[in-house]
Amino acid sequence: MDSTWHNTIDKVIHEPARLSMLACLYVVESADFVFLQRQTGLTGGNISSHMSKLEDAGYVKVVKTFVGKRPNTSFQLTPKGRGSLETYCGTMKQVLGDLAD
Amino acid sequence: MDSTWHNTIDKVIHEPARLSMLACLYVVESADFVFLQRQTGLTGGNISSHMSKLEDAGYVKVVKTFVGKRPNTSFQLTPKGRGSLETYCGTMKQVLGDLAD
DNA sequence: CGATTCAGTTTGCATAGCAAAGTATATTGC
DNA sequence: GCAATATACTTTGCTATGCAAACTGAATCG
Repeated sequence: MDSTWHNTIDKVIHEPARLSMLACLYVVESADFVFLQRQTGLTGGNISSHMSKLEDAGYVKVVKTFVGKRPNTSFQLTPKGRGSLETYCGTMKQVLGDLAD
Repeated sequence: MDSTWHNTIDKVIHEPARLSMLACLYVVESADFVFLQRQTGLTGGNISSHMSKLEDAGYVKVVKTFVGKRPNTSFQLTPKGRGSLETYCGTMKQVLGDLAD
């Protein structure tokens, strides 16, 4: 493994709270605000601000609608987000693979 | 995998530059300042400040000596550091294991 | 000696994450 | 019908962080 791999890791993805949300989205394809909040145990504020970052990076698409009369925000991974997550994953697995559990 | 794993990850270790250095130390048992700098491609300033954190956390032991008339600083993982790194590793491998490469 | 190099450390700053407070609408209790 | 609570978020404020650049002190070179 290249010893300078650390320069290549994507900080947007590397943040645990975001990785947590991305891992959810990777599996379920679409999830809404409250679901993610319950699933990850993050506060609403954190979901909100982290999702803005993911949106700015082009990693998630945000869809705002109304369910009944209440607002509903749902998220899904973009192809770009999926690709970047897989790249990140590959790099980290290699790094960690060189170390025992 | 528990969906709130992100609360358990060790931020001291999670930082890529530090993980990079720790990965070196995990393998070689002892390395000096210049070796790590070359190996990781980090600047001297970064090695210095990151190592202070690792030292504060009790993860590395720092030994300052002189080689000839020049100062030489060498580092090695403490048992605590080794343990924490392994825990971190295990958690991350599980998280990443649930995602394809 | 004066300049440069080597081995680190310290400083300055821009960014980041997190909790708490705030906003806006909807619903419930009386 | 209206005050109080709840829901679904967003914004703010603060602290901490990583990084590059500047700095220190000693040693070697010309």
